[in-house]
Amino acid sequence: MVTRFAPSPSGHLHVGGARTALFCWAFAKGRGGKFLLRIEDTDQKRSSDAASVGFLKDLEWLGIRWDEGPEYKAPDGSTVGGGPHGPYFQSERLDLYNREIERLIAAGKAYYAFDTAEELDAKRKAAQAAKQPYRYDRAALALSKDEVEAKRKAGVPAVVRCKVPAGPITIQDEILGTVTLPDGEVDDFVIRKVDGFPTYHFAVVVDDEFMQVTHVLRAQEHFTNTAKHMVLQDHLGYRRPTYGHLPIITNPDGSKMSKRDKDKTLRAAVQAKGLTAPPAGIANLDVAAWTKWLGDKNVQLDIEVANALAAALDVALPEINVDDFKRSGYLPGVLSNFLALNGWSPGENREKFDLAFIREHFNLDRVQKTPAKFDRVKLLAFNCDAITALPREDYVRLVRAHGERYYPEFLTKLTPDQFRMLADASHERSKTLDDLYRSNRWVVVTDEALVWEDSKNVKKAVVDKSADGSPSGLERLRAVRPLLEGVTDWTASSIEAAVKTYADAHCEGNLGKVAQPLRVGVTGGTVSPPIFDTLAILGKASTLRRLDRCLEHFAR
RNA sequence: GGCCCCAUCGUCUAGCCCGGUCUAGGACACCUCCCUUUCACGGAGGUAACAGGGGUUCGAAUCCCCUUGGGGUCACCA
Repeated sequence: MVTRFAPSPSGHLHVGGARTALFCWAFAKGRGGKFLLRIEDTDQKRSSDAASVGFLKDLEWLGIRWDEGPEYKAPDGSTVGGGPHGPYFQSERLDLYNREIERLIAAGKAYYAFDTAEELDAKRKAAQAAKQPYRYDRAALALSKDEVEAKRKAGVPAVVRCKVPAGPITIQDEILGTVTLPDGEVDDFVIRKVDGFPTYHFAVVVDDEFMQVTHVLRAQEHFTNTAKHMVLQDHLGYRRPTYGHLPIITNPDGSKMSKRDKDKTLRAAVQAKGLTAPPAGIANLDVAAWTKWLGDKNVQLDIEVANALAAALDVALPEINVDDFKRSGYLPGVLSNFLALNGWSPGENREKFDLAFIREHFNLDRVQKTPAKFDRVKLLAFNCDAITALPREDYVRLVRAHGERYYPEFLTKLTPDQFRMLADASHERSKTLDDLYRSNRWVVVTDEALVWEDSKNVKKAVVDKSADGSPSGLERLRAVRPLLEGVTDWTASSIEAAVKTYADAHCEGNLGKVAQPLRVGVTGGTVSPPIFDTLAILGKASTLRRLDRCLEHFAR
């Protein structure tokens, strides 16, 4: 048994693609088979060398390794891929495709067609205007053999089309069942483009044959393509793999999940802020690029540019690529778990499981036929559970690695001990590996640069007087400051003892009355780890300096 | 629009194939209360679905038909 995942290398690995890969992998590996990876780069416009490397990394990160396919050196030093049926890039297999295409032409099962793209476009539009379904009219078949020869000799650009026999086509699908497409639904489709590259349909069929693929699991959007592939298999004398078409994963609003969603979010943010020029300091985004992007919805920003712009606009981009989820601090095991749950379930109310479980239990019988809406909120809840359940040492290791990659400023600013305290204090309140860094900006801000939020909650904590006439937060701060200054052993417990003394004497033991003003005083906001941890991490000097600045700031 | 597929809480789903055990189960979200030095976590409750209409049957979420709704696809993209 051999399954394959065959993406086109247009950017990073999409979560939908990741789920397909996951299912293909699980299906084969759970049955002692092989999982093969192949890069479908037959579209010269869309492909780039760099793009394909991205998702090798993404797959590996998820824990999905391929038995055959492009070679990849994993971070652990091992090599993934290789194999006897390469090359695994379709652009390197042109000779094979051409050989097979010649066979078809010689057998009269495929033919040259000289229609130009413009001519076909016009016919398509005419058909649409007449409310008729468009089918290729086989104009090229009216040409005599000599005419074709002559045109070929003269170098007239030509495509090759597959001659589709009349009659209905019945598809056997392991998920959808047996489906019959009526006669005439499949027209003579192109199998080789003018640029000499095969189309997807042709390359897929040839490669699945030569790579000995036995089971094709792919997204449902490919379902009707199967008919074309079957025609080709019959023409070429190939065996037929077993097919299973997976339900699509969509956005919560039912729209297709697309890389363009990021651009959409960004355009909306630009509009909302009424920006007329690109924010300064974004590499590769000058006025020209900006104008072009804003003016044409089909133009997409590079990932790096998009991320930079999102940061400048202070908006969160929707995660759609595997790498986005990594960056947002999701655990790979959680992503694969959740992905599997979109379109499949093991039954018995079981919904938390690992990769090994998926490999063990995945089957086509329990695959859903309906599209699944991707619920990021539930994913977040799963990630929270997983992070909380992590042994402390594992969490610290992972959160540090995440920081080294995305928030180096934290690692430079904090001593190992301080970082450890911060991590300990953050573990149980983290839903992602990113949370520590996003919610503790006070750590990296200098004492002199700290600013206080202008919010209701901040005012309530430090400025407002309570109705019973008890002291304001600011007054309490002024009162505890000397006590803090007197703490010689600056640890969370010593600080707590000092503050508790004050609270017992002046707040009826209610620590909150003084904890919250302190929090605001040293972090600028109302949210932070437990206050004594916060102060301990910050250190005595910073704490006192920040309190002084706070007192001064709010005194006005 | 043609063709194809699908239809259980807001969402992911269990149950459907092999009708009764379903006053339809779980999870996320939501609401209420509790815990609490902030946030988050945690604890206890709660609201919430078989798209509609016809059949078949003693009996239908489960089988059949129609309607409605949703999705996919109709490229020299994959």
